[in-house]
Amino acid sequence: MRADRRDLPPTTSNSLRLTGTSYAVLTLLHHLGEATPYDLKQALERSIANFWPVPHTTFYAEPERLQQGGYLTVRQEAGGRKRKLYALTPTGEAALREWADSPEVSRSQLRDEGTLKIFAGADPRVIFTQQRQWRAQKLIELEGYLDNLRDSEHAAAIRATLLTGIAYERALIEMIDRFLSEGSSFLQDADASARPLDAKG
Amino acid sequence: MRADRRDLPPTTSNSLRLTGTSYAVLTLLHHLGEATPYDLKQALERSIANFWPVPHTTFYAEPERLQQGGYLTVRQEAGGRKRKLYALTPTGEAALREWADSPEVSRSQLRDEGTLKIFAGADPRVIFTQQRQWRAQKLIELEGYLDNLRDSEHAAAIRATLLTGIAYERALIEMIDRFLSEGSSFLQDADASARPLDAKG
DNA sequence: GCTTGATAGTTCGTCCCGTACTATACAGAT
DNA sequence: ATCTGTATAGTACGGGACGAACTATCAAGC
Repeated sequence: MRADRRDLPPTTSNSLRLTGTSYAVLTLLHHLGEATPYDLKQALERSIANFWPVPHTTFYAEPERLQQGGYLTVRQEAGGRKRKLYALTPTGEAALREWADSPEVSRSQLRDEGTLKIFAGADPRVIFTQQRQWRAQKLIELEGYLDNLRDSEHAAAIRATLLTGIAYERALIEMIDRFLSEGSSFLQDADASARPLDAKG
Repeated sequence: MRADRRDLPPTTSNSLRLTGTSYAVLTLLHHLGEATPYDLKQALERSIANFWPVPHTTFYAEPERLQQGGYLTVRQEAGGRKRKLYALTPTGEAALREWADSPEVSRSQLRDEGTLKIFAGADPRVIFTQQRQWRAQKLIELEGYLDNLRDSEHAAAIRATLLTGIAYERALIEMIDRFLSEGSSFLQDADASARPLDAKG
């Protein structure tokens, strides 16, 4: 009989698991200095939300967790909304650096209800038309953030993130336009789309 | 004083919420007829996994839920692994059709730790190089599924899904290659990337 | 009949998300 | 001064989703 996980010693109190979302919070705090959950939410929307969506409620729960793990400090306003102001501790700073400096990343993943509907038999043109609109809209939004980006110590990283998002949206809009002009041949004839690209790496 | 949600009548017993993952399961069963959780997992990997990832454990839990809601039937093998075989009920079939036929879809969303690291200051070249490899690999995988796709009632939808995945990966590989050959100008100079595209719709 | 690797299924804890809700601030109307 | 609407800010909570770790079955080759 093999050892059961319940035979293992209990995990020590402050070893909480750091997820991608944890690092998103740590990075935002690194950029902003001391900040409230609401500040974090705002900053995320203007930078990494396109590649790492975080619902606003998480910005209230997650810093709490991180603070309990010793990665953040808190202090609370006396009056008014009694907002909580979080900031990185040296531990938090170190954890962030260690993660950011290691080259391993988990695989990119996509969640796209439109393609799920195509899989279920929906008309691809309807889905793609909708998506083109959203992507064009998002593209404008990201370009706006880029134009309003102010110089700071971290502007280069934010800029790189925004440029990546812009390139991503453009690439997909191009792809959609190609499909929409090809019409239904996309669906009927697999060989109609030439394959000049394929894998090099 | 406003009405509290606890004043509302309790939700009826079989109104369970159908999520995207629920519809993925329903669609797979529609394609496969009667199937085990393992069958579902396999079929997903060869079709929609690229746009709607589902961990294998979900294929054991989710059909159970759906069956309790009256969307599926179950029967269990007598001996051996006692596998459970699920199939759509008319209710399930109807729910699937209703969903697939309505044009509304939630927004596509991406979860990409690589870009999160770029946001945290990592070198984009390292990240993009890694991603190019994965995408090239995925492209080959998807092309393999397409080549081995057998004719069936539902082949057109599966084909459309695979072609969408292939076009998606190609578009992003092109984008990455463009970046990698441009070198660091991407990072230094926002105007270096011309903008012939932008929003039409 | 044993070993090995592929196939198949389960348990569990926690993360994470969305919905709905509450509360505060402030500007303009009355 | 108070009311009303809107933007800003924060909270509660239930349950879906996820992934690590594990167990079990089967088929093939020796």
